[in-house]
Amino acid sequence: MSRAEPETSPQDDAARAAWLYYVGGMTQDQIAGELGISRQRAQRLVSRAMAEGLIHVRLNHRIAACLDLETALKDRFGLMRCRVVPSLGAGADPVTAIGSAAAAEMERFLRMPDPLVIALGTGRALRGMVDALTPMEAEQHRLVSLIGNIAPDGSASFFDVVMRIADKVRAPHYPMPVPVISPTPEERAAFHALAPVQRVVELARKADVVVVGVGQMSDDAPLLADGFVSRAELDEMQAAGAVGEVAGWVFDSAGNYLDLGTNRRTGGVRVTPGLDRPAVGIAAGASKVLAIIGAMKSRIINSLVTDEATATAILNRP
Amino acid sequence: MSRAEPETSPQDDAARAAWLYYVGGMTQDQIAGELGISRQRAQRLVSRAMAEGLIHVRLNHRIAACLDLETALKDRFGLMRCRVVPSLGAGADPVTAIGSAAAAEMERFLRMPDPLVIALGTGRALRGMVDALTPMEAEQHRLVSLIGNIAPDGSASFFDVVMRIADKVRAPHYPMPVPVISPTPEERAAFHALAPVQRVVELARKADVVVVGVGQMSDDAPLLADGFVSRAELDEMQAAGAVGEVAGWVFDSAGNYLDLGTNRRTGGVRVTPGLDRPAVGIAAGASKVLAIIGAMKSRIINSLVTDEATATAILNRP
DNA sequence: CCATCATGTGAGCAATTACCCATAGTGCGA
DNA sequence: TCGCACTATGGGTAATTGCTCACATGATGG
Repeated sequence: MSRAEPETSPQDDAARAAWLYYVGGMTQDQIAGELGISRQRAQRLVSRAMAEGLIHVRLNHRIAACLDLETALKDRFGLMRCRVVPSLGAGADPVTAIGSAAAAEMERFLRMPDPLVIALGTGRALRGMVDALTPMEAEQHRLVSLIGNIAPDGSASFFDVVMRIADKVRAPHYPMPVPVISPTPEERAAFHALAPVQRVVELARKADVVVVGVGQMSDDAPLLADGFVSRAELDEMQAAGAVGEVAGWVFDSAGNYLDLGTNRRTGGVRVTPGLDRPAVGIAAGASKVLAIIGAMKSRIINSLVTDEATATAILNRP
Repeated sequence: MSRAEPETSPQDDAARAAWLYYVGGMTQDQIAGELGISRQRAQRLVSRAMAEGLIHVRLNHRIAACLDLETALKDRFGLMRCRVVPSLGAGADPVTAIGSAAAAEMERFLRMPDPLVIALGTGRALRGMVDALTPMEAEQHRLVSLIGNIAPDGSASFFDVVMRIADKVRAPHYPMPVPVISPTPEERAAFHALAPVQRVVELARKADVVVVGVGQMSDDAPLLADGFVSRAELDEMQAAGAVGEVAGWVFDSAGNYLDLGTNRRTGGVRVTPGLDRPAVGIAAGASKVLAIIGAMKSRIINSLVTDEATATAILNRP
């Protein structure tokens, strides 16, 4: 290149191209001309900006059908808040659909000027939320994990939801330094006897806001897929009526926590049913319907973000 | 149609199609299949959603070059805040580029929980801001116009910026019930002697936040184009050193208000230089450079939203 | 009752975009 | 220094999209 422009990072270029494309409404050809690059390069920059999440798209319209479902769900389960987004059709992953709505809900809390303690679960739904979250300054809040960050295989896949959010919003965060599920109740107790653990547990207990996914306990249970429960344990809990879990704590169709199986060894903090503070469930998908109903019945969660198909299925249950 | 679905409004359909397209990443063909409509109709729905502003696109990346310009402007003029967005290239209207950034700045204030009085000017830049504004509930704030809403030809084009914002955010608003520019100083005084006018004026004076456009006084002056000053008056003020105006009040290159021409007959409230509260100027374009510099010098505005080209031009002035 | 206008619809086509592939650079280790 | 692997680039091409036109449908008004 003959141009001796000040060096720009490739992400800068991507952002600039995306700006011209989305805000300026220019064609990729025009962008190429403007930036003095080839048409193909312009295309790559735009698509890269999209892939890296530099571009956020938000829909400013409440579709009537979804509003109706929200009202119906609020009435039926006495929810504090409810958000229903359109489904993305049969083939698509229902979790991606609710990501941006969940992010908007989360941002509501993050924008509050008074310091909050926000307790977070894990799961793919929360991951989707993080991806859609707009980076912002929210140093006044504290983010605490409800779930242990010591996985059986040493992976950190669970713990990093809190870390990723904290990273995006520059808030202090408190991982829960215990195994997700201990091999024995005694080991769990030993961890919880430690002062640092107790401090995090106490923080989680007094959280002003709780945001969690809801896992199903059918054969496609996330707990099973992620290796936190064995097939035998799942069978045992299913037989005892387990339909779902929140933050790893298993409950039955009425939303009552069970006193068996992994529930005796789960690290972290269970969400107290009937909190007077917001307890937001982020969940969608046909297999989660019973789990979501259970969690709402006993008010483990008192707010819900879901999609249209799931909302309809929930309301169609007697 | 054989389907007997519950009736949906056309905007609902547009929103749904746009959701599938932008959030779901589906092709318009797939959307057509999903919704049981023709491909063309799907295309129309998506483009309609875009045209009606149902879709908001925002860029989550601060381009380094723009950040540098912001820092430089802040340092040079002692600004409280400064936002520089990439320009959209030579041909494009610089005002559209800054709309979304201005909206983001405005939303910062609107999201504050404590009630604010927000005083607003007019102009194309503010119109662009309104278009990019996300509808929200901000009933706690009061919006007051700095500028009279009685145009010489009876048009309401000036007054409706405040109304449009108020409409979007459901905030009470206070138009300034005086002529934009009265024929004589006496008529102006007569209006300002009225109690209802005094109440609005007082509200505007004590505003916690001021958001205004900045007009140039060169031959393409908005005041001239909109018929608020005559060619002769413009010449007179240019001769006296006028370079710009804020809310209709004309100032010279040092940002000092002039005591002649229309300034003796302008209705509404002039922005006091050197406010300790935010006074945000929204302006971009080569012809506005001197006006913006003047306004910043005397601190008629202490915050700025502009584009890259304008920022560069401002800094290149000695 | 019919003309007229507005609104919406589908078809076809040109413009635009996404993707694939061959090739040229670039850094790294031998 | 020479491969070697890897990434980035531009050309080509198929898919996708935006636009215009002709027509249907229905409301409005003489």
